[in-house]
Amino acid sequence: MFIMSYPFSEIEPKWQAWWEKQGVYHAKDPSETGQEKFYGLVEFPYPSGEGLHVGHPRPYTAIDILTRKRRMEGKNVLYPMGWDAFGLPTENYAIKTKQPPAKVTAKNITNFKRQIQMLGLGFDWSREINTTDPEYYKWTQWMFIKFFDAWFDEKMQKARPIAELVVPKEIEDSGSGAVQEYRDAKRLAFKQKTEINWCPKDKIGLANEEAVGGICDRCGGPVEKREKEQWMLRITSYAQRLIDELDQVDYLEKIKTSQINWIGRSEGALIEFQIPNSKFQIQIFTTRPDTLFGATYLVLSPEHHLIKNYELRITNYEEVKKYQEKAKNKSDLERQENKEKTGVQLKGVMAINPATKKEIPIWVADYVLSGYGTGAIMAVPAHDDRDFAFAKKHNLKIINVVCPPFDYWKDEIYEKRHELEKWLRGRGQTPAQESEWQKKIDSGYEKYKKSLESNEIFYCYTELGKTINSDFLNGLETSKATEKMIVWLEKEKIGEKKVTYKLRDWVFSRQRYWGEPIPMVYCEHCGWAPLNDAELPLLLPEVKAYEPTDTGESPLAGIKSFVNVKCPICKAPARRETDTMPNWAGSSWYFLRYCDPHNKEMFASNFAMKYWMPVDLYNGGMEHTTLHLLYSRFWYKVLFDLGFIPSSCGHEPYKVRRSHAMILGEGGIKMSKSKGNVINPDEIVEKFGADVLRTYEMFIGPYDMDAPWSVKDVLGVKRFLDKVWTLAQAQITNYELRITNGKDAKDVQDGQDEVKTLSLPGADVADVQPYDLVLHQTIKKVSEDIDNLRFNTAVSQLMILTNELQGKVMRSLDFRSYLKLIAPFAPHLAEDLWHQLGNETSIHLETWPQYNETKLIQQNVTVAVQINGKLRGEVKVATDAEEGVVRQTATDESSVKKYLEGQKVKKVVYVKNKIINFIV
RNA sequence: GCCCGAGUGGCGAAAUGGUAUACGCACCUGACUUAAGAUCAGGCGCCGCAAGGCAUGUGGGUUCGAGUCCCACCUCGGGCACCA
Repeated sequence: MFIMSYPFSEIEPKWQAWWEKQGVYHAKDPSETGQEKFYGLVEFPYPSGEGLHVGHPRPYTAIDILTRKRRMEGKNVLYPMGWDAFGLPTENYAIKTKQPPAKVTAKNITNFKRQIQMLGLGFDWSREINTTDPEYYKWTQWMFIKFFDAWFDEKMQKARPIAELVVPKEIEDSGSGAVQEYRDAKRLAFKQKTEINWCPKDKIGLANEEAVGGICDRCGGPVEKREKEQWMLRITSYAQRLIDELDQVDYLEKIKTSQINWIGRSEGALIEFQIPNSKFQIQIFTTRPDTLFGATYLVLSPEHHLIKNYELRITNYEEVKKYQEKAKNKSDLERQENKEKTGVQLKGVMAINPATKKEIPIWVADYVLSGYGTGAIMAVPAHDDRDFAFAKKHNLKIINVVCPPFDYWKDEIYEKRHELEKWLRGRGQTPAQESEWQKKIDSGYEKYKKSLESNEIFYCYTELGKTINSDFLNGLETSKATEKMIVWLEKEKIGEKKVTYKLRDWVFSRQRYWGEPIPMVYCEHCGWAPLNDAELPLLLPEVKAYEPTDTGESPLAGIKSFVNVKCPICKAPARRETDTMPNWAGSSWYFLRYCDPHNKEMFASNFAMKYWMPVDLYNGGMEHTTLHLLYSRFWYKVLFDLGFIPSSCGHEPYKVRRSHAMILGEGGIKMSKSKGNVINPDEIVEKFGADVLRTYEMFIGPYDMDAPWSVKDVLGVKRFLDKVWTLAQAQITNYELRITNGKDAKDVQDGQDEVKTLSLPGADVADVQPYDLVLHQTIKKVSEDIDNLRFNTAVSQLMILTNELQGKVMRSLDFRSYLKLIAPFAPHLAEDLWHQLGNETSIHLETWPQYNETKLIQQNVTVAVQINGKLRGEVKVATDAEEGVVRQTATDESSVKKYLEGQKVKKVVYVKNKIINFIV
């Protein structure tokens, strides 16, 4: 058969325009429909000057396919798109080309929109949003104020309005200044002088999440530390809920894991070390309180506040101070590259180990981080690699001991002896004989008991033959020992249970122009005051120069008319905040705005949110797992707690989260401008059409795995769609023949089985072969595969069906089903063929085909015949044939016979319709 | 170091514990064509003339039967990393 090339360049623009005119993809207003909803969401792009990358269409098409199917299944689908348009690249480009960022953004959006629209995606453009639109960022600012006006109630584990914060009497008595201070210290948005990650190249403060590894997320350059007053959002208050409430959602397991790891909860204890002749004590945090007996020194971070208190007692204070200076100037990057354990002892001050009651030295070292725990640790060199390295280097005492004051270890060690043996063997050490284990443990235990009496430190594991350090002990289940130790600590009033998190508060101000202005004013009398609602949006003023300043101030600081305002509370002259928000702000709630994008009264109505939220499926990149995804969950929870989101929407914004993978360059290397291997979607669409690009990107490989681009494979997909088109033309011709032959058109459309199958022009009726099995298999497989985001195998199944249909004539109902199956993948092609059939409404609003279970049953099946598990032949038997029948047929099969001759069959394993295995 | 992934033809990749290599690409042979391309028919894991044997990173194990489950290990990719 001659395969024709289908006219994609004609039909694609045609149907795109028609869809838009018909509003085919517009979500229906909840008040106008009783349909169930489906809210599918892809991360809205940052409209860069580079234009669309071939990576973009992969998730867009994938979720497009899924939402198209949902629509055809009768759901009211919301699949929106918008622009996350504040951001640094645009600002930098604007600086370079001396154009206003707003203008650059508008231009970029136009280009992005054109590119996205040419892909034939079923986005509801009537709900398009743009984070830089004042009508949008008005609400971002409004929400910030709500954060400012809220605090986190630890007991209720939720945010509440600041007005409901009960101020303790003694504070109230100390005057309004104290009350204000008390409140400010509790707000969810608060100003704090912090050491921030400062990128000297971009001249901007970065959130921890943006400065991972001491490298600027934007420019890849090194990050410095700077002191700066910054707006912060108290995301740490939500640490526990951000972990716990993951139970309520279906995210890819790796997404959950990395969020949990990022939040970094660890359970342990706070332990107090007394300092002789001092009113202070040093508090440390440890996850291994059971190793307290082995703590032979303390280490403080260089920033630790207590150091100053001992200025007079520390005999080498100058040296300590110098060390502190040096540590401060070290960037995170330097710290990481050089993990040498430097440090200085605080001479003249000692601490008491509360378990052993022995005096131990105190050191300062930068391997202890000020931001985690209490910024001080007890060092147990026998148990911790870092402490061990430090002790070795500085000649500190290493006590090889694990010795909680409980009988616990005896049984524990015996239980773990096999693991211990393996561990020892792995290190080339000979473990004890089985018979010796009990003896050794017993004698160790005796020694341990004696040591308690004599108050000597007990070398517990040494008894087991060899030295064992942290490697093994960390592998032991220590939670029980830890638990018991904490009970003991609390009883002895030495310490208490404590949970800490790695998660830091969110640094929320940027010293940049192209972001949402922070709607706050500083007044001498009132402190930080938010704007009144009526003053929102606070517009970003036009500026002459967008360049950031070296002083670390935003360009806005130079505009007097912007800065000098009246206090919103007391009307006294005041100064406006000149920092702007990070571009994570607008994306933290955009999914809410899509529900009701034109609302002037509220960011979205309760009615709309009740219907649409939560998002049923949210797809986005893995790189946003600990940034956008975490931020927006937090943001949503705050709005929820404060009652701005209906409680029926639930605690989590996204029911399901899935991730796509990257498209790599030809040969498997990452696409990049410098390597010159970037594929431009414009070119592909021009050459092959959007349907080919879409289908190819779905066929390229498993959706969640990186896949290399291949020009040759694109051609293969093009051939496939040409084949579909050619096949369809023949079917349509045949369909018309049927009608002109006097068949009732309605009969034909209903696809009644009695409608006689006609031959293709020129073909013999006898050529017509049944295709029901493959068709229904395909309906089943494609349906399931789309639901499970297994698009590659769905496409391959469509290819199998198309191959099967070559030269065959379909009943018209079946042909319609065939087109519907293809419609989500190649929407233009399917729509055109659909209309060629005489339909006047869109195929994308038709109902999704159902498979018929009975059509999946075959009359005969092939059963594999094995002798001793080796394949020796196959036989055709009736479906569900009895074992005896199959056995006889198999035994008679010539290829099998020779293996069974003269053999006694000991056993037969028969799996219906699959396999029969003779054991001889 | 820790946490994820992934190792199957020449390549992208398929396989509820049941005939490994579906589908696509590349390649080979033939047809049509002056020719090329497109298209069509057929072939295509490796060794072997064949019978047959060997193949899913390596080594063990469970099972009538393992790419799939268990144990140990190797390689590659990604993420995190002095978090006490």
